[in-house]
Amino acid sequence: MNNVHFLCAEINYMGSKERKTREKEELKALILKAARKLFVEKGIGQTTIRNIADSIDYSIGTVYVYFRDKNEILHALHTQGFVDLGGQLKILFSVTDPMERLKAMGKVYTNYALDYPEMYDLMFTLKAPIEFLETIQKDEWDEGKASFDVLRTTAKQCMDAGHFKGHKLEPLCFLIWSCLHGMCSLEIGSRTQNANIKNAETIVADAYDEFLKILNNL
Amino acid sequence: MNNVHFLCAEINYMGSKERKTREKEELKALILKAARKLFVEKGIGQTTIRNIADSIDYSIGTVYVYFRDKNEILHALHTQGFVDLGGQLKILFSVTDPMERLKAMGKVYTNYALDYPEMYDLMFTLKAPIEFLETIQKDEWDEGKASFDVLRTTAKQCMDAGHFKGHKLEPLCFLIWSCLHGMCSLEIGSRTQNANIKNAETIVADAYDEFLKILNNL
DNA sequence: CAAAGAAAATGAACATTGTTCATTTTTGCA
DNA sequence: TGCAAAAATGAACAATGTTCATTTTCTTTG
Repeated sequence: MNNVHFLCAEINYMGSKERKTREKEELKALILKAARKLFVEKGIGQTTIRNIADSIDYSIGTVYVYFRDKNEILHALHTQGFVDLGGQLKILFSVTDPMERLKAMGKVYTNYALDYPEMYDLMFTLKAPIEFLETIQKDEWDEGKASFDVLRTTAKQCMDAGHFKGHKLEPLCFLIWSCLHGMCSLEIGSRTQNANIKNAETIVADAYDEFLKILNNL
Repeated sequence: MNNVHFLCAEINYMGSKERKTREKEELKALILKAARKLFVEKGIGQTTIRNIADSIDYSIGTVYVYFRDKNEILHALHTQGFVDLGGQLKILFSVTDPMERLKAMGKVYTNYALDYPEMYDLMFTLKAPIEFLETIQKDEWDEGKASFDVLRTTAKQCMDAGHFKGHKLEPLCFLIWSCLHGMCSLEIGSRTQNANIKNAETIVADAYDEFLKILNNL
């Protein structure tokens, strides 16, 4: 192999290499899209790798070429969920009054949870995506961070505006998050339906009203 | 068969029948005890029917003689969990001041959750025990009811004592439950560890303090 | 354009787990 | 002791995640 051939080869190789990379990412995205669709439609527990492969006319093996295991798929969608929800929350920075923004954030959060319960479970309940983080030696969770930052920043502005007197920022943020998460989680997990709660159909909305009343006095 | 024989047979039969019934219930309880031990030790998802059978030196088949499927085992332990936690909560009626009792109940609740995370998941997060309820056409959840009643009764007494002005009992109870559940659920699901929360190690305790401050002003 | 080498895709096969059920073992009673 | 009912058994099946040797497709080169 002389220099000229070597260079040509290099150039061609690089060009197709980039196209290949793009094609690989497209297929990876296709798998994720199919997985997400099935998860939302029939539930994560009811969706198999075979289902996913079938739905895009690829073989089981191909899925494993692009993802090391099911947990990696779950983790990728976990990330997607945070990008989605985080994006919706960030838009609310257009609301200048931090208290109003905080209330709007709560509404967006609970709406997302109740509209996409499987995605919500994946993001905040299931162990799988967290276990995946552990297998790749990563103990951070960038997208979760970003969403919590949005809450923290807003709560901080509320404090600067004179609210939340006598409270500590970080624990109060976690408490607010816990309130919202708790309502959504119990609702999604069907714990409101059978616990003899009156007006179970509207309990989340009703409790959110109580939440707002309390917030208004903090 | 004459009358005398018939009577003797009846008497003997009834005696051994009762003993049999008792023995069956003992084995059922033994299976549950073994299952619970394994669940607590290595997690529900990591425990198989074979594990359970092995640990009490019975065969797989025997487990299925006593329980129709894994969900029935999960449901039985779900019930046990509520009996346990409900019992701990009921003891607190010895605290006469309802506000103090309410705070103590929250402490007992979160302690239970963090001490027995697998049991807590079973009681408040996992779908399996709820799915079992559906398969047997039962949409009630007696033990959950009882525990919520304890909360409702206490909150009602708080109201009668002049607290929670302007709030509605039922939604407020659910909100309080959601706060506690949210904190426990996020902690158990490792959502506090990787979300860039400051002092993640103490965040539940710290947030519980904020919760108490808010409660004191309601 | 054809051949060779690289990359991608495949699906048969395996391990695990929940579950079933025909068979075996044990038990209670005459 | 022998028989019938009850209890226990574990082999076998189905579903699912996963692996990997093989096949197919693509890219490069002469």
